[in-house]
Amino acid sequence: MRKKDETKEPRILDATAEIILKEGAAAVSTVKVAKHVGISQSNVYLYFKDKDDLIMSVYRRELNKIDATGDLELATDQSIPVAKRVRGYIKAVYDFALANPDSLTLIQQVKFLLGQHDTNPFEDYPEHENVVISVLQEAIDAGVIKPVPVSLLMSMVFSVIHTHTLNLQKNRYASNDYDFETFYSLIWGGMKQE
Amino acid sequence: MRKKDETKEPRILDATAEIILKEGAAAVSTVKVAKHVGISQSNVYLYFKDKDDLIMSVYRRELNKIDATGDLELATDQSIPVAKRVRGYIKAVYDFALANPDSLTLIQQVKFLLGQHDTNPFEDYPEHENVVISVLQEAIDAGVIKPVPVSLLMSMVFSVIHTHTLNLQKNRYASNDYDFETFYSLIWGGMKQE
DNA sequence: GTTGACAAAGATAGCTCTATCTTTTATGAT
DNA sequence: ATCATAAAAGATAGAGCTATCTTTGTCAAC
Repeated sequence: MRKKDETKEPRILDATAEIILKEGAAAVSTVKVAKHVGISQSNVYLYFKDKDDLIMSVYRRELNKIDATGDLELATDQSIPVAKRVRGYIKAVYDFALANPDSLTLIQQVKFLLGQHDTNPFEDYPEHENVVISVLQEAIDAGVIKPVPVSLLMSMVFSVIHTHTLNLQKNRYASNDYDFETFYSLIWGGMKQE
Repeated sequence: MRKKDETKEPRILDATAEIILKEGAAAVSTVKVAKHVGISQSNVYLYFKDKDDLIMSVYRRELNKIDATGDLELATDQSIPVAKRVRGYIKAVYDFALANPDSLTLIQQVKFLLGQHDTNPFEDYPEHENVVISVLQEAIDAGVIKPVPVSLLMSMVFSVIHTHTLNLQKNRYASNDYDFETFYSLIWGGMKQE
């Protein structure tokens, strides 16, 4: 009984992620991925059911990275004032984005490609999003932040921080030109209830 | 000498836009577009040089719609205080987005698809963006808004308003549940210098 | 070593697509 | 009515891709 190469699956995912970042999610093909890894094209199908599975696996891996950081945990601690927990959430996204500069881009790319499908495959992975949604909703109910749709708040956080990491990658400015407080005040200043 | 059908080019663009909205920009093909319009596939090439030209034309048409609204003009009026001009810019984006619910999605989709190309084709169409950038930069210089990268401010405006229009399309809430002041205070509260 | 089982490569059917070249059709001008 | 011209359709070459089926290779157990 022959064993599977344990390093191969992550290498396939790495190659796929690289193609997504360089050429966009639509440009992914099993041919390119295999060539990139140095294996046969059909070999990919031994590790992933089909192309969608491959791309969704890249997506899930990035989501798991977010969960694994665990910085979100203090956002759930009910003994902390809700405003501080919102700050904890924003800080967690910020830290994660800086530590994993490509993650948000990958997530966005895959969502963009597959989010148009008839059956949205993302409804199934809202675990950590639930935490975020409930904290923000709680803050709204407590009158701490403005009563606006939570989806709006989340996309604001996401876009500000993601744009910042993209700017860093493009060397539009140095990483120490702006710190967390800059972005936090930009986001919090908007959402906080006066 | 036979004349070209004047309605055909816009109909081709309409079909392309529809496909982008329904299936994503990556799903556009001349075959699908032609079938959608009810013409032969090769006929598309009489109106557009190649597929990229077709997709970029959809993009340019949406940009032109923005320019055509002209609401941005009051943002350039130097006699108005800069804070009011920033508000004018945000209002212009808001009004435009509500009047053209698909425009921002189309622009985003095309940017996402072609923005990964080696040669970025978007550098050539920054006309109205220049206006926006200079107003925001002016506001920063005047100490009216926080000294953060202008790209960050723009993506914040874009994402908040775009998310709102998407929420409306998905019927997540009614259009009169929130008004412009809601979103303006969300954005302005963040960027304004205390 | 032989063998069984499975990994990996190879090969291929069948599809979609782009862009061009060729043929047909429609229309404005004479 | 004829003709020139360009629009439109038709046909096709050539490429890339997916997913499956077949063959080969490799390793572990005995």
